[in-house]
Amino acid sequence: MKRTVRDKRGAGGPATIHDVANAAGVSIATVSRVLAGNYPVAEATRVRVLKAVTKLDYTANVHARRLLGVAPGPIAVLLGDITGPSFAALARGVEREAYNRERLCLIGTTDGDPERELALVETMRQQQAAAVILPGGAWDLDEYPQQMARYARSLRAVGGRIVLCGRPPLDEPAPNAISVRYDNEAGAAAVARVPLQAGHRRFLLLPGPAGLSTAEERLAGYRSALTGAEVLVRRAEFHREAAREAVLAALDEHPTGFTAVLCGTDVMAAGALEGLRSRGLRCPEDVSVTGYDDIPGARDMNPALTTVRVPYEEMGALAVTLALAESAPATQLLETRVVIRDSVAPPA
Amino acid sequence: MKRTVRDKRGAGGPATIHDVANAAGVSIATVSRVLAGNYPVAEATRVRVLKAVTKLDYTANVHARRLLGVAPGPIAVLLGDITGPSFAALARGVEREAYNRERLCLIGTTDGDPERELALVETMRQQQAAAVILPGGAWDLDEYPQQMARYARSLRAVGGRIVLCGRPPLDEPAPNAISVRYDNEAGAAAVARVPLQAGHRRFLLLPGPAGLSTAEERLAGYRSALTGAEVLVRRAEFHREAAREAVLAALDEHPTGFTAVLCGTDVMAAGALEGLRSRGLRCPEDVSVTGYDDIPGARDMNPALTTVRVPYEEMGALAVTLALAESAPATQLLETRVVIRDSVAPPA
DNA sequence: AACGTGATAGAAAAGCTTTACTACGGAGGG
DNA sequence: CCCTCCGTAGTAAAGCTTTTCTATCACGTT
Repeated sequence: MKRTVRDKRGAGGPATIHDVANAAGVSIATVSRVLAGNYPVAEATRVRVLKAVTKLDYTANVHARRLLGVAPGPIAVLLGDITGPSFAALARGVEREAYNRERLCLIGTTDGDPERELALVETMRQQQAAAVILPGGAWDLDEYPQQMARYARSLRAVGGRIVLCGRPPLDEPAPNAISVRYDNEAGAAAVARVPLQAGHRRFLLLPGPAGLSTAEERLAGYRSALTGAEVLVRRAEFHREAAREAVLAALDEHPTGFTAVLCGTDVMAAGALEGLRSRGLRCPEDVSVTGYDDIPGARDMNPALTTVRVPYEEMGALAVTLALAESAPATQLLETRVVIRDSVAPPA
Repeated sequence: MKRTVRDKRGAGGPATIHDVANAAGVSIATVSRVLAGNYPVAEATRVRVLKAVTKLDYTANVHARRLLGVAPGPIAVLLGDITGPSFAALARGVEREAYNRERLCLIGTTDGDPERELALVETMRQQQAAAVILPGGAWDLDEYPQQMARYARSLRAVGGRIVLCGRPPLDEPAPNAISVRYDNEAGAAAVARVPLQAGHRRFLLLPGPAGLSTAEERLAGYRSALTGAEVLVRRAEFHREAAREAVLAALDEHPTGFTAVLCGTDVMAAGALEGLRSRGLRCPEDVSVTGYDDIPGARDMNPALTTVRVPYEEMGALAVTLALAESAPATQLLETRVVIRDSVAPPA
């Protein structure tokens, strides 16, 4: 019987397989085999080992296993902001599916900063992530394809995949890049038709910041449904305050220019509603408002918001399913659905 | 010059330090030293190595480093539900601080299931997490201390700490357990005083489920402020629907029993508001309502909700700061603050 | 001229696990 | 009675990095 260097493990780290082997009076190979259960071991030996394992509270060191390529790689998700309800829903889908598949879930937030995103992708490669999931709109349409291709290449070396969620897919698809999207444009067109069919003809559009793919796609959807109608577009960040100020400014410049406001997100709609209210305009009697995303707070707004439901959680789950699948389709499109509440009514 | 087993790294994994050493014509020790910069290396050698590194896109394998104890352990946070706005805020604080300290952030969700929590703590120990952060109320006050002590012990072997966030601290503090809390009771008492001072005397309390520490503490706060007033307590889960039904039931049983509803969370308040509205009761004219947490949607509710602001994000950041500090105080208490909006008015 | 010294670089061990390979005793068959 | 094979268990290598220890060379010193 070989004795290991450290016979009595006192202050030092966790129990190792050596400690268990010593305690049970067997070799480390036998311990490993008992735990794996993939090799015949005499019953008496087995119980002895198992007893030592519980006594020492032993667990195999994941990093050693990972070094051998035995342990599975983690799933990483890079969010703009966990606090955003739609990001959170997506993260939940990712986490749930990762847990089901016994994968660890790594999380990082980029605050919309491309440099930070790059740094995080790099970190995830070091961790040998099996998948890196990138949700949210993409900026800077020029460099974007190269950047994503770079990400994919970087991950390919460690056997990982990159999943674009709600971002434009790569024109020239990398073998390990997957795109999961929802029909942003169709959803926008569908909500736009709600006030349109209620009789509105003059619209204020707050699609979100220029250059962000999500905002552009939603704007395109609004426009396609609203051909012929009078349309006023104002750019504003995806935030409550920005939307409020945009509505106020629009009201100042075109006091009678619109009877309906189509917002790029539900939080923008919240800001728009507040702006309207602060000018004494009631929704939906005076002005109708729609949002996008169907965040949990949408139905508690004043009035309950008519918006577009996006299957964020399903997207997250699907992202990891596809990333881990043997052969995955390079791209997948999910449906959106408009949900009618109380924020749209016929114009006065 | 020693040649490694794998001379041309084709399909196989990422570049190793051996590959770099080969490419630069030096030993692996030299490569390591160039990268670490903690040992003199001739300038010519240095640039040669660096060139090879960029050419091969090399990054040190984290798992090998972790095996040597060189790489720092990750920070883990175990949420009930990422989608909950307060959990999300806390997670954001954790992630931000972890990023600042160049730690990886692991995330897991328990869905309030103790078994799943146990499994996740175990997983995090395997990952040798430097800290495991447990936010949210604690169930089952009987077994709770032992369970937490077990968590702490389990983590101590790998040099990790456990941080209880908004949970009751351990009576007999483990050396590696930290508790970060906010003054739940004082906050509850403070909001309760708002309708009280407005003249209300008959209250409906919906503190949340029995046995959950958060709900119990809030209830205690409500009660302490409301001595002498008429108080009706109804238990309901921390959900919108449960709160709505509870309000409806209370209305049925005691039609004139209360003029103000004090809710355990803001989402419960949303449900309560809907219940009231569905019976034709206006808020705040007929019934006043308060919440707790000050989630982002609170101010967009109808009417904007008077509630208690809890510094969740700061709590998250503080949790990792303390967990990583050399010598941390075992417990820390944060302040809450009531935020007055439009959901409380004098009784009719 | 012999020797110490500083600068630089390589060899090797350690860290923990899995698994292919080797070894050994006993049972069964020729 | 000898050989073979099976059941069981140990040995050692591999996986990748960091760091200690050792080695070499060229100088400067006495």
